[in-house]
Amino acid sequence: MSGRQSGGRPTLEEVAALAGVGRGTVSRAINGSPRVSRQAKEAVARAVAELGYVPNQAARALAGSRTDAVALVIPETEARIFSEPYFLDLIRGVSAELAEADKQLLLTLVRTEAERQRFEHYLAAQRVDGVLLASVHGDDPLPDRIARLGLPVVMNGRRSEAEPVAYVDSDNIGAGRAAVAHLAGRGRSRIATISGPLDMYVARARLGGYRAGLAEAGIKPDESLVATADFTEEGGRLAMRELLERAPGLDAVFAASDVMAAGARGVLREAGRRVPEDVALVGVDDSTVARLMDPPLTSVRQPIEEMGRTMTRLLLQKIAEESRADAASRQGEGEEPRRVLPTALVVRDSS
Amino acid sequence: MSGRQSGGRPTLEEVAALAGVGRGTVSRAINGSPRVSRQAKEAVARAVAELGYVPNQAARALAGSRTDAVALVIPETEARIFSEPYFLDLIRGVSAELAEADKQLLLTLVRTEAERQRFEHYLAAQRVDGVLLASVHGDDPLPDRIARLGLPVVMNGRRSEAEPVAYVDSDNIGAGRAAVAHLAGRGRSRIATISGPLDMYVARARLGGYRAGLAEAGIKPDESLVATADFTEEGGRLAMRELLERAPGLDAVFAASDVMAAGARGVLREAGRRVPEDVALVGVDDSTVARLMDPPLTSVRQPIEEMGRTMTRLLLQKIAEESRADAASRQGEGEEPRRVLPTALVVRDSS
DNA sequence: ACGAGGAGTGGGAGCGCTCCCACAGTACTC
DNA sequence: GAGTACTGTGGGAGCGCTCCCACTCCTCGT
Repeated sequence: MSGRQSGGRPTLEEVAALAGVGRGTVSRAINGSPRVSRQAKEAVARAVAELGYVPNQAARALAGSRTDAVALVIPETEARIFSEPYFLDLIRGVSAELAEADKQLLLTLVRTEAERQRFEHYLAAQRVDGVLLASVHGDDPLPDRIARLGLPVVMNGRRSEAEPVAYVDSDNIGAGRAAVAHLAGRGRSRIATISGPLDMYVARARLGGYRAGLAEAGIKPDESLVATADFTEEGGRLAMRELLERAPGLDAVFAASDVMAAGARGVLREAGRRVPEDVALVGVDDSTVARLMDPPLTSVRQPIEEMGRTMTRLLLQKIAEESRADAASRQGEGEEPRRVLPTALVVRDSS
Repeated sequence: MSGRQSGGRPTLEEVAALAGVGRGTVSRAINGSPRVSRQAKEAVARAVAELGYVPNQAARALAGSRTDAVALVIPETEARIFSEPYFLDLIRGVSAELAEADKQLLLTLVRTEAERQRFEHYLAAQRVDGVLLASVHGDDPLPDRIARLGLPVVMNGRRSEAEPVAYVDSDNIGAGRAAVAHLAGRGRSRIATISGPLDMYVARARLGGYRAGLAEAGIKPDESLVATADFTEEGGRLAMRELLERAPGLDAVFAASDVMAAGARGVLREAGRRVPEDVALVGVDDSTVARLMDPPLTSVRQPIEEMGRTMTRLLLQKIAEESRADAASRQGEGEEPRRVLPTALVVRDSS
């Protein structure tokens, strides 16, 4: 009953002893440093396998000051409003990319202001190497605050046209244009739109795309054909009623989300307008909802999972640069990366 | 330019110096130990505020061997199949409960066998204090393996009637019974069902509930009215076609998920059967899909978010017990907790 | 022949905490 | 008046890593 009782998990030290090398060598071998002889590497590998050694993450983080974890922040309010598959797809992309890089995902749903504060606190506790931010509102100060903390950040979507913080967005303007071009191509000329709340850039961009699309199709814009809602089904319903009242002659509707389109569809049915014969309908998101609607909804697809992947790739890149530059005082600081991914129209029976 | 340059974040030591007390006292004050005088507590609080001190998580984890983080594991394949809002709701519940306890959520989507292995690796790296497991299959060995690692586990759903590992499930048998009782109450007597894959307990339980419901309504069971699918829309479609062929006289269908119900609804329409006049339809999940279907789908609601909360509460409890017992060799080990939460029928126009 | 330089290595010195032991001070008891 | 029992407190000893310096061999060049 002597010596080191292997009560807990094995440590670096024990691996070193078994492999017959020093601690430093084991550390280097495990972290893939080139400064290790083949023999040493093999001896370490054997010892690791035999002991079932796994490096202790806390010790690593403490000594090396990197956590190999990344936070993804999702505002809870948004999570309810947005068509639900959105965030799952995003998470899927982020998770896939992180797994490849052998990093962990810390998911934070932020509900209240108090939780927001607490979240900033966590960041200060150095639990993560970087932050991904989903669906920020126009006036959200969080991105800047995190950046000021010295933590790399990448956002999904942007707060305005000229966003200073790194972001990955989908081509929302293109989405609006594509929808209108499609409707115009089907011979529609009284094309209405149900927009999202205008304090969100995504809503303004889609509306801008709608207007650009009209111009390109040579259709005179008419403000009575523009209604604003809040991305909810109920909002879509209200907006549709308003539109029917203001412009009963409309023959097409571009809704800035599938869920609002679903609301609108209900109102159209109640009003006795057939889809697509009387009114053509196009949404955005290409969600499950779109596929299951009757008739199935034509919708502009965003590459959500791909956005998740791209964000993550950018973030990991920033993290890597940061740790390299580090003492170099980060003079260059470089450009904040921006990516705008293309959208695609998925034509179904509603148009 | 002398003394300690406060280059990085402040440490415990600096707080102690400023407060004029020892390191131990600061640690005790911060962790809410009762063995601290009021004055000391206040001095520490002031110093913490002044310096903006936040404890370093890695150091804490290393010294105290607890991470204040919990992993939630979701098999990726399931995430695609299940009606999507399910996991978001679950995450929401887990996240809310963890936030209250000031713990972090590590989300892991497991795609491949390789990622599974890697995940077990992470567990061994002592990154989390416990594990939540979502939607386990009948023969999944993961729960037992984790338990054997000495980590507390709670599952969402169970693998069989007699599940040895702690779990939180919804009353799937009750769901089936309620659906059938409702349909029978509406005067239907040729009630069919579209079941999930029978290697999943949840599918067997709902099917069992269906049978129990028939018995209670005094309806003779008929195996030609039972079809098995895989929880997908396409599966629901195929199963519905099969049912119409085998039992053209059916007047109601209980689908074990909303998504399958949506598939079935399409087939019914193609076959010229009106819902609910000719065939009444009931699903399970009460998802967005159900609300948006035409007609809106009657569905059995599961308290998903509440399941997430309950799982988390149970897990945190286990973690607390574990750290308390610890040296006590955990002789009692106690009963593994189990919870079965009630479901509720939401009646809409499809029945 | 000898020194310069690189490859490979061992191990000390932390990283910032928690745990725990020792000890001072105060408040009792008999 | 000396013992006993607390409450508070300071600070040493780690936790298991990474970083880095110092050291030993080589292999070259001249």
